[in-house]
Amino acid sequence: MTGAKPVRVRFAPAPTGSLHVGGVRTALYNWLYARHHGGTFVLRIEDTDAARSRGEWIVGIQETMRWLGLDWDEGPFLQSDRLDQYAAAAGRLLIEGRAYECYCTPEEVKARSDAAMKAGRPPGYDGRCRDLTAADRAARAAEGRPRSIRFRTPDTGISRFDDLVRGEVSVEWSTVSDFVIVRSDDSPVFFLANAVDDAEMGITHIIRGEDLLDTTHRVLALRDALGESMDVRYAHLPLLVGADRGKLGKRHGSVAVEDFRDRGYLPDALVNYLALLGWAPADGREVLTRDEMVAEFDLDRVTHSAAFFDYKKLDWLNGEYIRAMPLDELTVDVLTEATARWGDRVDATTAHEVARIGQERAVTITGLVDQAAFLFETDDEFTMDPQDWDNAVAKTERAPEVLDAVIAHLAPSEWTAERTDVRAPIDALGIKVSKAMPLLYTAIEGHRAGLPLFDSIALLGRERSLARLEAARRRLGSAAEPTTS
RNA sequence: GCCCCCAUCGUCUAGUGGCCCAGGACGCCGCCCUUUCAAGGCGGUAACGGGGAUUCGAACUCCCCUGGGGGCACCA
Repeated sequence: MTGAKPVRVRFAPAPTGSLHVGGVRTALYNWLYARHHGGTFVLRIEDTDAARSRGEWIVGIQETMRWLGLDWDEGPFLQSDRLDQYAAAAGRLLIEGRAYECYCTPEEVKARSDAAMKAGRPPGYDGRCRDLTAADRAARAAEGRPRSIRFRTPDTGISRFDDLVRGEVSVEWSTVSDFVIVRSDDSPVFFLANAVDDAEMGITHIIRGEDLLDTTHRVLALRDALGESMDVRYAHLPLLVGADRGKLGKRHGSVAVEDFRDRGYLPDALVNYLALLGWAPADGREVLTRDEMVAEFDLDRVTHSAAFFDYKKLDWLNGEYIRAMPLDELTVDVLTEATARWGDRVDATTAHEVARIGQERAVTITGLVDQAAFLFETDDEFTMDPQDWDNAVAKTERAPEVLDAVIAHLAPSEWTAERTDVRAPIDALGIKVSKAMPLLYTAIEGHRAGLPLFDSIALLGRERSLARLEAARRRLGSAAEPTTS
């Protein structure tokens, strides 16, 4: 253990795309660890790959983290602002012989590596430029060959480190080939920048995905060669996997965090769910506030095996959070989402009513607003789900009579809240109310499952409700004609 | 192919030698409630990958196998 030394952790994403759930989970665990131990959470942007890094992503990553409430204490530090440091480090390694200039092109390296793999030998760089003389180097440079810098890994021995979640991890150096630390355009590679920054920024605990486990030996060796402090602990988190059990990433569908926001998930619910993917509090609770998570979180309870991202459970949790929301807060979310879709047709009073009657069974904000679409759509836009309608018609006995009775019930111009309760006229026909409901839900709201009917009729108003019921009645009239097939 | 990591219900997990013929949650199934239903209540289904070893005793320790995943870039 590192004793009483204050905890300093960092989240260090590459700005090559929007943050996806795996990255957020890593950020979250760092944040939880920092907050639990009263430490410092640093945000560092690893943008040394100029070709793939984009300024807009640097902004986007921060927006996403703010949306999730993952506040950082220092940064964002950009590695592109610190290039001279990496160059100086590489220079030192070169002078001390810990690194060397390599004149092989990436294509050549790959070809030889592939050949080695085919021949059953370990892949990787074959060390061709390891022992070039000054004359050799000058000759290659004169040929106009690109020059990169490679770190010379040990030929023998074993690299070990004690991972906070996995325990001792080791590898034989003979299986690790020399790797590039400076590209031929003089830009630093991940290993170098990472080693330099973690040491210089005084990071005490490096919490990241297991996909980086193998790189740890190289970064640590670099750090050691640089003469930096080796007082740092690593913790490798189990990966998040998609439906095919593969690492969650760009190829596994929509896992960008903005998509969750757009689909109506609450940041607190997403954070809560992500916290549970690879960790569980000792008492087994699953719905936890941030304070509770911070109080309970620690690395010794992080699990070891990859976790499958289960939308069903996220849905359940999101529903729990929606139900726990103050009505006014939910109203704001509904108003915002509905306004984005229907503009000024949406008023605060209606939004409030939608929130009130829909809160109990909502799964997502977007889903709730979807249910309220029938209120904001014009008569032209409104459509009934064809399948729901067909099913409802098929399952409702004497459907035309039911509609006629309900229409007659709602027809009187004196319009009270009680009148929207349409059970009496159906009951008067001797038909089971619950059996007739799907038909009415579909006629009024467009689909079978929706907001409570009576409140919906009241919100829609007498004229529009009657118009929809009459439209349904007309449709029934033609649908009732004998079919030829 | 080589290296590394992992292995409890469909899924997320609890479990650190006896309290486990394995507990919780989501899902699923059934019942109840009920103005449809995606809510709520009650109940149910369902797992320690296989084989050795250690031990009085193994889900928990060790070994082998099998399976899964990750890495093997002038990406991070």
